[in-house]
Amino acid sequence: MSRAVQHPKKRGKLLGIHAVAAKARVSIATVSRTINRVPTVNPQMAKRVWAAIDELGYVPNIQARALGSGRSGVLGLVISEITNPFFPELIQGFEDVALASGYEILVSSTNYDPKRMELCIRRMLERKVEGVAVMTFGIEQPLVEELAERDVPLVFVDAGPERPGISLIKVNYHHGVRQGVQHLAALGHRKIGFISGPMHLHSARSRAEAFSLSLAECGIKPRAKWMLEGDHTMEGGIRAMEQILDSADRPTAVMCSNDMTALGVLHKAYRVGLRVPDDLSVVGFDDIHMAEVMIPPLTSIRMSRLDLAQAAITALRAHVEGTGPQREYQVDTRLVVRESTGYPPGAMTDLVKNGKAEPARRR
Amino acid sequence: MSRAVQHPKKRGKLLGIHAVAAKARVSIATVSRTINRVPTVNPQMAKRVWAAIDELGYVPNIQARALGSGRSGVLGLVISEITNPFFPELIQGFEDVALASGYEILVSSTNYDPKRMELCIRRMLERKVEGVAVMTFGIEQPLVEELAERDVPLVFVDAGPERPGISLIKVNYHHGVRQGVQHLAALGHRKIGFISGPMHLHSARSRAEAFSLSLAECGIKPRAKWMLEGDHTMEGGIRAMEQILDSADRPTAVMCSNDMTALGVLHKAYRVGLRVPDDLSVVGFDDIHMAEVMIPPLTSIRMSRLDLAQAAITALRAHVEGTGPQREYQVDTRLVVRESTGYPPGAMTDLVKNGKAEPARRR
DNA sequence: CTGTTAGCGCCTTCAA
DNA sequence: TTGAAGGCGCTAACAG
Repeated sequence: MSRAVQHPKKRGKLLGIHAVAAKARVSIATVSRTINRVPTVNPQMAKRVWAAIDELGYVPNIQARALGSGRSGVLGLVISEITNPFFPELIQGFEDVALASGYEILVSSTNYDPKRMELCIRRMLERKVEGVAVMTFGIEQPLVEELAERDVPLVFVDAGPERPGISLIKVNYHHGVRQGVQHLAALGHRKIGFISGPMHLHSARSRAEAFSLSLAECGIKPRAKWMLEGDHTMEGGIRAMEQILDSADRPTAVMCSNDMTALGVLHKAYRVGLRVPDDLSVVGFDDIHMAEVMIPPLTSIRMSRLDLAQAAITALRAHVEGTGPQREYQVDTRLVVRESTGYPPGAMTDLVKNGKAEPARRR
Repeated sequence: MSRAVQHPKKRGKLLGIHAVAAKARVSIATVSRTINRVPTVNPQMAKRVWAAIDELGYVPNIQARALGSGRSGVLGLVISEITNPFFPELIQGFEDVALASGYEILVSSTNYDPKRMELCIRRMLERKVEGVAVMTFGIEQPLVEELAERDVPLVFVDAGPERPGISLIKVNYHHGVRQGVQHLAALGHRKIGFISGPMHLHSARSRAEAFSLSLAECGIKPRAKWMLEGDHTMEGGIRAMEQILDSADRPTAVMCSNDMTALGVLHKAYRVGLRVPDDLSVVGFDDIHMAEVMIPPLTSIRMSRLDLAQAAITALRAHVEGTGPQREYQVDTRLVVRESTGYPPGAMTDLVKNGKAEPARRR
């Protein structure tokens, strides 16, 4: 018996499934079935139901649905920083793919802050997400504990704990990075530096390792002093570039762990009057949309956001829907050559450089 | 009598408010009160409850809470395009302010696509948001109809329908734009162009009008041929710049309706060998974070994302919480001078400018 | 194939 | 101040 509890939001006519049922002269169960496209509903009734729905402008209450069904239909996406353009592009892809798979997404960023990370986790838990993609390029231990313990399927990039319910997206950094290094080597560069991401991130280390490996493949000896640690921000790129400028023996080309870092490098180079690519070649990583309009347009190693998103959601769905989840999924990278890379300085003239690697004369 | 309905997610021990209540030896009502910080709970019991909560790692189910209380605690944010860096910065601010006010946010982007817009609306409705901030800088009629009809408080930027429940954030474009124009005029520019946003957006028109007005204030006659229509994207900036380059009598300075447009202009200028600011001064709008590292660093008119977010949430809260909602809220803009603006060509020398673009290579 | 009904997990009134 | 109990809007057994 109703006690006429007046809920704050309830004003006048209440627009629930009951109203629809009444208008269509069917039971609420039939309305529910119609909405959820259960095939066994009489087309006649279905039509009446849809008509009623649309006359009343009925919109199902998703929270109630989630409660009743025990399924939220939401996939979480944890990123590190929304203001880094790479992530909005990722979000876009993730959302598109999720939508196409009938899921909604819940995005939360950690901002590299443990407190925010706590919040992220809590949100995912409170909203009962069915799985979460951790795209911070780190392992995020607390996240693993809290979520994995509760059997929330997880997918990480590059590396993650070996546990049931956890999948990995293995990015083939080596492919793109090798192309990049070979590209530089072919232009005549022998003195190539690398500005990494924060080395406590496994993914950042992977990129750095791919670089060292590629260098070795080209017969170039890596120099520790040219391996700088950045932090995947423009400011980090600027700082790293300052270090490069301070050293006596400078590299003729720099590869960066992401495009924001490259942007910082480009900026600093501009500041001190170094021309890119004439005085210094720069290679980015990610190939964000903006790389194309940087000055000069940035040669970058492309990691497809859509591929990442696709892999992540495929992995999550496999767990959620129980369709043969795999431990690993592959994503490739590839070089996109633009104009921030060119011959090393001196390659075009007879200028004798120092005793170090003599740039192969080309053209 | 339980019919032992086995929900898909329920595995073994179920972790609900009941478990906490049992462990703390109180009723679920007391647990609920404790969680919601109702002051009348016995501190003793409260302590027991909190202890139980954290021993069990209990996390309330937010959807159930929303259902029961009739309040979702969610504010919607509709943006046009997440890949435009302005918006992530806005989202950041919006989220911070919302969180501080005890709300969560639900972001959805229209991508300038009516279909996506439909989706946006539906999402907001399904999730029962308590208010939505429409930051697309457009009026978005369907949104108004669907949401306002259902008494969802709305806040628009610059302009919106006159209705109860709808507030406006009035951005004082004129202030910043005037500063920009005065700045250019002070440098000696008399031939100043403007690349607007899509003119069907009221906000874009407002900016263009602020420009024309400011020009007049400085005693400069506006020239229709230098008023180009862009679309707030880099590509649009590039296209507009192409038009400028094609014309015989070119402006010596260009003001843009947003920073992405300016980025396109910078890019195109670079492409054709035009030096900024030596050959052309460029002023942006928004002052996104990246403006600082553009090449050259972009002089821009700052519109604070935090101010916008603050105003939007203040407005929404006033409606939701019924604390004297106002029709309008103010946000100011101001010029930030960097290095993309300088004296017009010829100002420092007696050089006679030729008709074509003289690709004087920088440095 | 349709209707009835018992929850989903929480909030909140009401009585104690 | 606490506990008992009835919804919130929807889903999903179960019976018809």
